[in-house]
Amino acid sequence: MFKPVTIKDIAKALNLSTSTVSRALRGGYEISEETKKIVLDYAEKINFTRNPIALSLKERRSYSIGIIVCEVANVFFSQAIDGIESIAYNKGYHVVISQSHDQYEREVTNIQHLANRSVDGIIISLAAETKDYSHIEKLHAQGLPIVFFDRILESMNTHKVTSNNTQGAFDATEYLISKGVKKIAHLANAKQLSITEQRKIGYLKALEKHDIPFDENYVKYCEHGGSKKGEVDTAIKELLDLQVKPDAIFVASDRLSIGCLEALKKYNPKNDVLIAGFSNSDVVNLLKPSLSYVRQPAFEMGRIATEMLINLIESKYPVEEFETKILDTTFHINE
Amino acid sequence: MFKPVTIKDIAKALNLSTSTVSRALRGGYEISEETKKIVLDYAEKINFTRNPIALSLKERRSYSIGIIVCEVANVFFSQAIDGIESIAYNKGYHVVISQSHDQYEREVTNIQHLANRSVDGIIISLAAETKDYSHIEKLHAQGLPIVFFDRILESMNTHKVTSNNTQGAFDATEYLISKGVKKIAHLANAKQLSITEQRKIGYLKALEKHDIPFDENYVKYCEHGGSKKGEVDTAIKELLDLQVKPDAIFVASDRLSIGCLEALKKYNPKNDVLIAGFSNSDVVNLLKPSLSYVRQPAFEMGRIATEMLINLIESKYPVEEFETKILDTTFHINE
DNA sequence: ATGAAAGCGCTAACAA
DNA sequence: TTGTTAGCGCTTTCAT
Repeated sequence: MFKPVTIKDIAKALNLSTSTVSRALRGGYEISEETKKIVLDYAEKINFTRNPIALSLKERRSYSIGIIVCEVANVFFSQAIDGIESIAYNKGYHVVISQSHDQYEREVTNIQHLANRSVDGIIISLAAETKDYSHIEKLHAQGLPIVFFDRILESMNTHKVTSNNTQGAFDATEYLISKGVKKIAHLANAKQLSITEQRKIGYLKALEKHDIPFDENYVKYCEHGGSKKGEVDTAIKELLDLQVKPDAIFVASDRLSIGCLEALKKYNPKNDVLIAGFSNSDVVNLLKPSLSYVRQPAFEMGRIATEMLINLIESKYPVEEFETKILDTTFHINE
Repeated sequence: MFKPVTIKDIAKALNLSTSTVSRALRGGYEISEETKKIVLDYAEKINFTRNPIALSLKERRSYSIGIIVCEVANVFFSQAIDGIESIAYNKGYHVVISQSHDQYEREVTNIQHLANRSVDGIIISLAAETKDYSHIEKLHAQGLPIVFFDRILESMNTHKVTSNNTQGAFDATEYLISKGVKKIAHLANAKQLSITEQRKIGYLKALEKHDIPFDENYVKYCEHGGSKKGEVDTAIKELLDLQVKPDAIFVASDRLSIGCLEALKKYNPKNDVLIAGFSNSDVVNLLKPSLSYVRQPAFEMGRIATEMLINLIESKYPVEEFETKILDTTFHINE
């Protein structure tokens, strides 16, 4: 079986005590340069690495961070994960990814799983279904460092990273207006998500600025973030069946965009509905009903969230001051 | 700080020894139902969970498995990861994901990182750049369970999971032929990858079957799997600049497909080149230069690889018999 | 500068 | 049935 070398082996081979070996391997104080070199050379030679599990037990931390997103098969999140990894690995942390699939139950299970002393902190973007936050609040109260990104929990006092959802939504909606449409629907995510509210505000602001009356019937929420079969399909169908059919749709997320385009292809072959929405997809320029889009700096959001988290983890003193970083989105036109 | 309860705390509170508590918590033998109930109830009440790190140290395993893919921002891999997770979590394993970004260096670093006693086994799909396999062979020789999927290492004696790449490539190429084209180029992945060879065989078989002569100039390899800026772009440009321009392209991967379509949009506005290729994208039906595609059962591949790995990990005896599972692909037409 | 020994949380002989 | 103890690999006082 897989039986790695331990410092004990090194100690024996070199006729030293384990503590000497340990000291040589880590710090540098209280040890002669000479012995240190001998140990390091030998360790190098036999390709020794300290057992991180023993280290974790000793230091009471695992040098790993947990991340919870709805799914990795979503470009926004996989880009964010890239950003998270880029920092984490450099600072010696493992990244444990888990997916809520936008389900409350799985979010609870996963966060519990991660928290049981096996991660030093958590970066989370809430599941669409989550309405009760006690599972997170409890862990936070116990001192587990938590950073929110994207879908944040406003009420919790910790670091947060989002993009400027309101501005992004405003840009997209105003772009649609600039194309001459007036009946602009909004395909939104689950109602209770922070991003849903923020994006709706941007949408409303743009309507207001251009004196377009708001019609509540034009807003469709997807309580499962579009992850439930037929959810988006139904929403789009309902929009198209309205007495006064919308001539444009502002879509709140990547996932919803895909469902939206598919549904439109099916139910609106005339292709006379303009679309703009949030998307980080790399194929967005190749899509057929073309889609102008708001892009979030996902990689950067991941980076920042991770820096914040590692700061929390490594802070000697309890952190009292928290910040919320809001990064700019960019808008891209596809005619 | 985050200070969880230990069995010692429970023992003290209940006036028992730690071993009794331990026994109550885990198995069931050698302990009276009565005491057991007391302990379990109390543990339940204070929401106790065993420290997995201490457990790992003791049992010399971490109940986590490492997975190495080129990138998670790739639908094939994120679907495979979903499959991996679905099994792993059910069996009580954590999943640690790391990305090689198709770079040899990163593959070596990551696998080393994972192997240092912090994962019990590894599921890997090789990086496009990897030509030397000693980093993997060494760990395997030391007894670390390894399962390959997708981009496998033929020469290593262990479990492997792939899709039927040859058949998939054959289907795609034959489809193109059925559309009346004869000058079919092939945009391929890095030359040394198993999938590259297998897919090329399928491509050649289809050509042969229909008496179409093979022209080596029609095959372009992307040594970095398309992850290097401009790699695909250049390849497509070269194909289009050939004296006898191809009238169709069989593309070997999702990543390459995207680059291919983008390049074609740029260099071939006439849009007179037919495309078919491997893709697991969920938006493939919405792409503009339309793309008929071979789909791999990514989720299933992930599931199977994980089952194989966990079997290896949990096997009481050294496993000598290994199997290679080849799953069927499906072909989908987009006119 | 080095070694001996205790301890991180848990399990498993071995004793009682 | 329960308790005592040693030990997983490592770090860290405290002696020497």
